Amino acid sequence: MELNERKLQILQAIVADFIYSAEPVGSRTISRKYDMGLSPATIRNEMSDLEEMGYLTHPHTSAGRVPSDKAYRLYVDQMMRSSELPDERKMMISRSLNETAAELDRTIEKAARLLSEITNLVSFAITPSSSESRLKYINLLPVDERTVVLMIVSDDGQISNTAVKLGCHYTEENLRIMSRVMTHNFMGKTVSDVLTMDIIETLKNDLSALDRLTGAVVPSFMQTLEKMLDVDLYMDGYTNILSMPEYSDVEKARNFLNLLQQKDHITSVLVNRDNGLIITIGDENSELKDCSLITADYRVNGRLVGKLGVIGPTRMRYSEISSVIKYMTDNISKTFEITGDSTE
Amino acid sequence: MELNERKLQILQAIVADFIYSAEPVGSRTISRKYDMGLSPATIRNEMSDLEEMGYLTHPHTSAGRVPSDKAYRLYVDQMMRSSELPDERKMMISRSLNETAAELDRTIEKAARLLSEITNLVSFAITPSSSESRLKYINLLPVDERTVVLMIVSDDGQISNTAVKLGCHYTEENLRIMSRVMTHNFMGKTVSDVLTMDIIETLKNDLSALDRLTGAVVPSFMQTLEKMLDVDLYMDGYTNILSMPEYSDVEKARNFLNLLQQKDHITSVLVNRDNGLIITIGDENSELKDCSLITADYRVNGRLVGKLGVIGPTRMRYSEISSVIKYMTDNISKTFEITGDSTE
DNA sequence: GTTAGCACTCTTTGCTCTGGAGTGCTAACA
DNA sequence: TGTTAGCACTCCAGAGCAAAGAGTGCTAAC
Repeated sequence: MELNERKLQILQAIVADFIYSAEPVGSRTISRKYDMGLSPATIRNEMSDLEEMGYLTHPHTSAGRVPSDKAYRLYVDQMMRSSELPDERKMMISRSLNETAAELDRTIEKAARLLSEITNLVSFAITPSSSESRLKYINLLPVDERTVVLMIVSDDGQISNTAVKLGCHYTEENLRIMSRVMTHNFMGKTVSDVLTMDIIETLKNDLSALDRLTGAVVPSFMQTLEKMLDVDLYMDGYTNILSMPEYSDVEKARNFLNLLQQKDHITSVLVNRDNGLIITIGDENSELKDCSLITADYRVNGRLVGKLGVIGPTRMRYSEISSVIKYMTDNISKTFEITGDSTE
Repeated sequence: MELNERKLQILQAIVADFIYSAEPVGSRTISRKYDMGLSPATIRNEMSDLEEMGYLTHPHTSAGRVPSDKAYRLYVDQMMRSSELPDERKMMISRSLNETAAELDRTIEKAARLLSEITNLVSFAITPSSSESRLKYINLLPVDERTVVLMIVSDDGQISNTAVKLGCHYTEENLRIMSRVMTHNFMGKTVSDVLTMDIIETLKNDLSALDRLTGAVVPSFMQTLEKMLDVDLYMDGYTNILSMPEYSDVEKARNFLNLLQQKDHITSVLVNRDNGLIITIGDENSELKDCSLITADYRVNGRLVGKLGVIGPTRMRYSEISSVIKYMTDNISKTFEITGDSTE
């Protein structure tokens, strides 16, 4: 059977209607609301065909039709026209995001919040992993008798620090030497490179006199580097799902929320998605079968890539939401593209 | 009317039963389950008295009785016997908390998670404000041409850093001078003290040659100090509320969740609570009238005070939950009481 | 190829009825 | 005088049922 122009039109109308109403769409509704000069009976025939082709389903005999995942896929790929955001919304977004533009983490957090407020969906954002960041300084600073602070500054302006509790005493001179040696050895190398090196071995020659200090600091050093490999996950808008007809059943809502709580899982899903504006629908998500995800990436220093997106029922305003996400990620990329450029 | 021994016994039975069942308790239930040699009729009479005295309420004529806030208060103050945690639970808690004992933030986060898992309630924890911490070092470190890192180390081992984007260039020598001058001027002073000083004025003499750098750094310095005054709030176990009969209505659940999302509000409620193990019930909470809160404080460096607690319906296992919270806060206090003591 | 008409299906809503749980009162009992 | 058995009464929850409404699928006519 062929998917002719008229079938497409009808399918589009059904999808559009269902996205807003969340109710199965009947032939009469389409005939009335979307004036295409066809009687309900004709539309019924077409709907029947569309169902046979797998684009529509039927909750029960006397209910209207509901779009299938396949229908949404078609809608997203061929029928959806990208919607331009109204200027006031653009301005609102830019303003909100630029308020905190100095720090990536806070901007990302803000973006997630804003996104869930605008879309009424659950939003999430991940920060880029710093695996490709290059180390710039390593600094050990005294705190008290037995505690020092290990500070790592990387070339993209990220700073990580950890308190290190030593089992021994130290002198400030020793800290200075060790800072210098470590900086000298690791400067310019990426985080992942350093982690594959035999760090103790590398430092051995220069620091033979400082065995105990080295032994105490290196594990913390490695831990901190490992932490830099991790990505942070922000999520927002959990409560929105309680307003969706799809989750009016508390049991379902709880299951979904519990799934979303598994941050490690969500993170890995996000990290493994392709870059660009990506829309995955229903079954296309290995888990989360009843959901759609829209994500887009943003760039930091033209290199590191984080992601921003939403998750919600397959019944989703794909076009509008894509535009919002795209606008936000572009905005963030612009702000953080080149370090030090966006002086206030 | 007098609240005699028998009335107390009956009330205790009703409270205990309702805490577990969440169903209004009838006279027959009490007579059967809590063998006190009284017929349902007698118990009915006593219940009627208790209702008149304000300890019980009556959803409708033919329903059982439900304890009032006043009853819970009495229960907590006089009838509840403090429950000792089983050893395995104690061990589990200690082990979990000590895994990450190096850093306060992560321990607190872990504690909140653990608490919500154990109690099936919404848990929260706030970190202490650093207002009384004394500054130890102030350090400016170069990142790139126009960016430096401002790092503040305080005597309790906390480290705060901020990236500062300068409008001008700098030399490393200038950074060193400025670090030294700032450290010299502010070392040993508390965060709140420094914030009340006229910082520019204080630095003017020593840094007259570095006007532009000072102008760029001081605002960031103040911002960072202000951030140190803030307390962090962790919450966990949101989804638990969807399992409570009190919130089986999605509408109610949503309202409650929305309330909990207002982190500023929750934070201020927590900060303003007294120290020690505090239980507030229903009406005693200005907002959150249908809820009870249990909180306890923990100490860091014998001085700074953070809090850990739960929020849930007034129907709550007060005794057991208090014990868990108490045990956790004691554990945290012990770990962080004296800096540098808990060497691994 | 399109459409009007109609029988049929299924859900939703409102209504009534019934059983069960529980109270409150009264009168009898110890 | 306190306790208890008995009973009428209340209210809710659930079952069953009818009617209304929305929608389909089929057929026959246009």
